[in-house]
Amino acid sequence: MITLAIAEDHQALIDGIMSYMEFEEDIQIVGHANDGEALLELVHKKQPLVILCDIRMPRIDGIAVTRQIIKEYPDTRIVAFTMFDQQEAITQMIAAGAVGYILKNSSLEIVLEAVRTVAEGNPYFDKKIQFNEGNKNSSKSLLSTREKEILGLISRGKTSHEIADQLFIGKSTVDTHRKNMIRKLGLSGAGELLRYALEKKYDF
Amino acid sequence: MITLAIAEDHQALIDGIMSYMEFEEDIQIVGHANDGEALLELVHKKQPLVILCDIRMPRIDGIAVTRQIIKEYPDTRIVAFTMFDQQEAITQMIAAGAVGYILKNSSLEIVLEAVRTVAEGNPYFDKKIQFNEGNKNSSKSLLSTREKEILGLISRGKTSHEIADQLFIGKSTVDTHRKNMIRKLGLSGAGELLRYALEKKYDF
DNA sequence: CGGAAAATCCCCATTGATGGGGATTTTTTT
DNA sequence: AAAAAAATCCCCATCAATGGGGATTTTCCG
Repeated sequence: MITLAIAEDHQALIDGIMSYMEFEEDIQIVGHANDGEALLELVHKKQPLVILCDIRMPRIDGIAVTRQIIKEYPDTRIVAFTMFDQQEAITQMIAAGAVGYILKNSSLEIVLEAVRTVAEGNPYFDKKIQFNEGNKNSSKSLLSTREKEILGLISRGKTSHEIADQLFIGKSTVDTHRKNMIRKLGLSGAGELLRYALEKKYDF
Repeated sequence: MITLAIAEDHQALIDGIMSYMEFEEDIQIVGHANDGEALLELVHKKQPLVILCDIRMPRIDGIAVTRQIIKEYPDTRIVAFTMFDQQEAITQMIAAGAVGYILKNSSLEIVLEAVRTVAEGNPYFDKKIQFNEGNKNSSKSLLSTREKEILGLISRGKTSHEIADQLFIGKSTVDTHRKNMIRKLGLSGAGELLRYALEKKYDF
């Protein structure tokens, strides 16, 4: 029997996973938490074997909470679970002791597969992120310096016009950078780009 | 001499505060941190009297880190420092042990005043937030249930059109709610509203 | 030096969101 | 029951951003 805990700040997603796993005989969901602090408490009480853990959470984030959990219960299998393919975040989660990594847009079938794989003692990494560590250009960031600078300003809620003024460049240039980033990152729309900017604030 | 630490994930803001306080004879900045974990380390090393602490930070957020610091060093004066007037967050920071609260759009003069006030042992609360706890409608949220629901969907990156479809209402209704929220919260633009939604994910 | 990558700028049609109005219906509170 | 608040919808002009082109100039690396 695999004991599983889910830590994720979107309750809707927790509900979905729970109802999906309800009929899996080998998996028992021992609890869920909406933030890192609650997860710590839960782990103290139930000591689950596997934890599905969002990286970005209130109170204590996935990386910090993974470090703490692994320190206390080294045999816990923590699977990082996040929206974006964040190379930095992956590295840090692995360093903290995670043994699996999946993206939130994966099917629940993948999630289930990941849970079973790590429960057996094997690592599990989402196929979609292999290209980022498997091939040659592993260490270089997708975004250029200028793009990161602009993304930083976007994450502070600034519009293209304001960014242009601040950097003494044209609005059209900012728009071009925006478009290039959206294309490079495979996102769609200003909302996702802003989310990405805020969520990815792991690397600087 | 007031020993001060700054915890804030925007380095630019730290730099600004540091250069502003450089010439204040009674204040010594003993360090700064970009996330909650780094702040904990810093506090262990330097034991500052006053801490300016952002609520939303990577690793460990302001509320959780305040709890931990106050547990270890009960005499530390922690001033919460955030972008928005979040009633829930204020309450939780106070509960965690903070003795001051200021908004990031305050002048650095206010910041200085707050640091000196809490250093003397008095609480300091930004005047701009007084109305929220001083008058009659103290406990009720600014936003209605429907507005919060829509804000939740906005924070998941959805557009007005998508939200309208999902809630079986007209796009114009969603737009109206959006506008009302922006007006009520004193924000400007979709970017700030999305930031607010993500940052404010403290109350649910 | 020479080519690749980065950064700069422009046009255009379309979609999304803002801000200013206004209006009706339902629900809640007094 | 009357007043207040919440939720619904509409019009319109304007601004912001997307996605599709294209183009030039710097800057960096081999």
